[in-house]
Amino acid sequence: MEVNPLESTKLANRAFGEENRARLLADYFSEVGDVGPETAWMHVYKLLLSIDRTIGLAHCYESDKCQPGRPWYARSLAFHDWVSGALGVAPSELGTEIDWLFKRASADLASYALRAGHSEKVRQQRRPYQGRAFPEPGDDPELMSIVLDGLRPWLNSMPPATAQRVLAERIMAYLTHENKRKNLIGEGFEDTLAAILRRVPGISDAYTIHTRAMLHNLPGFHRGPVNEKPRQVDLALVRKSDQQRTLITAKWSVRADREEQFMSDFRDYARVNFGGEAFRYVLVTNEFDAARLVRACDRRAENSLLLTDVVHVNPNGPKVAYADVSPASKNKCVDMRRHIESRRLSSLDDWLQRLVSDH
DNA sequence: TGTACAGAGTGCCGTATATT
DNA sequence: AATATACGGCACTCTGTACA
Repeated sequence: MEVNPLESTKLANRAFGEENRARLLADYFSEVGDVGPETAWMHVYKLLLSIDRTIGLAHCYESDKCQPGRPWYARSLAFHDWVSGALGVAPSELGTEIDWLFKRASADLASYALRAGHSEKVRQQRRPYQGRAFPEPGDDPELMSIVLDGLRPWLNSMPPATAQRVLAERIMAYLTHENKRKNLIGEGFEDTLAAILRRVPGISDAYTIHTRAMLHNLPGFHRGPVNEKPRQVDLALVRKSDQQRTLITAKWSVRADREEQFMSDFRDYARVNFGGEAFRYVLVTNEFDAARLVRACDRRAENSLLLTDVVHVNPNGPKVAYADVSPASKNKCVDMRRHIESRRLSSLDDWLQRLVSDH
């Protein structure tokens, strides 16, 4: 396929886009090689787990509920402790081990922005005002006075204006980039799972792996009414031996207002499923809230369970978080434990192993 | 080339529920 | 009944993509 140079630079500018994510994941996994089912969760966390800056701990719940003194602070501490241990690093070093994908994409974004800031176009735009000491992009006197006033006793000279500008830009990038994380984690989670599925020995031999495939391009689904928008599936596996289909919805977290999607998506899928074969419908998630996990496990469509499998990146996380049970959440916690013991709520490890052995 | 749109996660914050 | 905790709706920020 021909790629014209203009087009390819444009694509390269989408730091969080599909192409760059794929490039970054290929880069990460080139050092890893094959992925054993039991290590899959570590790669998910190294790539995607992040530190909640407001508390300095691994992020496992909405930040307002994680503040010191609130119930999820204790759970965040417990999770942080467990996950550092499991990844073999000191709690103080966890931050450097995780969040790989975002750190890399974010660095790419910054360098694209830097390049754009020094482009010929920018020079042209500023040309009419040359020589009039117009503010440079990134100048932020208020921010700099906070920094410099705070450090005044230890400074023996004033940093030059360019150094101040660079510092201000870095601080602003640090603050604003955080908001972009969610844009990466959505499809990034799907891509990460797909990358792992492709590298677990036995799986790609036995299944065709589709990311964000159009539903009607998967075997056994037809296109649906013309006036209806064609449906996409986060992730799908088609077993080569008998064309058994597994539709996967990947959600890093599951908020209540998104839970409804499970049912509506399922109905949309079922409506265009032809032939007698049932498809499998699987949730893969990193949700930590026991109630949300239990609801996903128990949810029914007509007379049977809606989700064939509910898979958690590593259920030990929520288990550890809920180790000291506050009275208010005791029941939910018991239910969650029951689902984990019975494997209704299974680990990524278990699920991958079952895929290998079920081929 | 610019604009609208859909879709992601989740922060904010009022309300409901559970426990004492 | 009072208090602590959980739930849940809305809105926000930001992205990539489709379309005019």
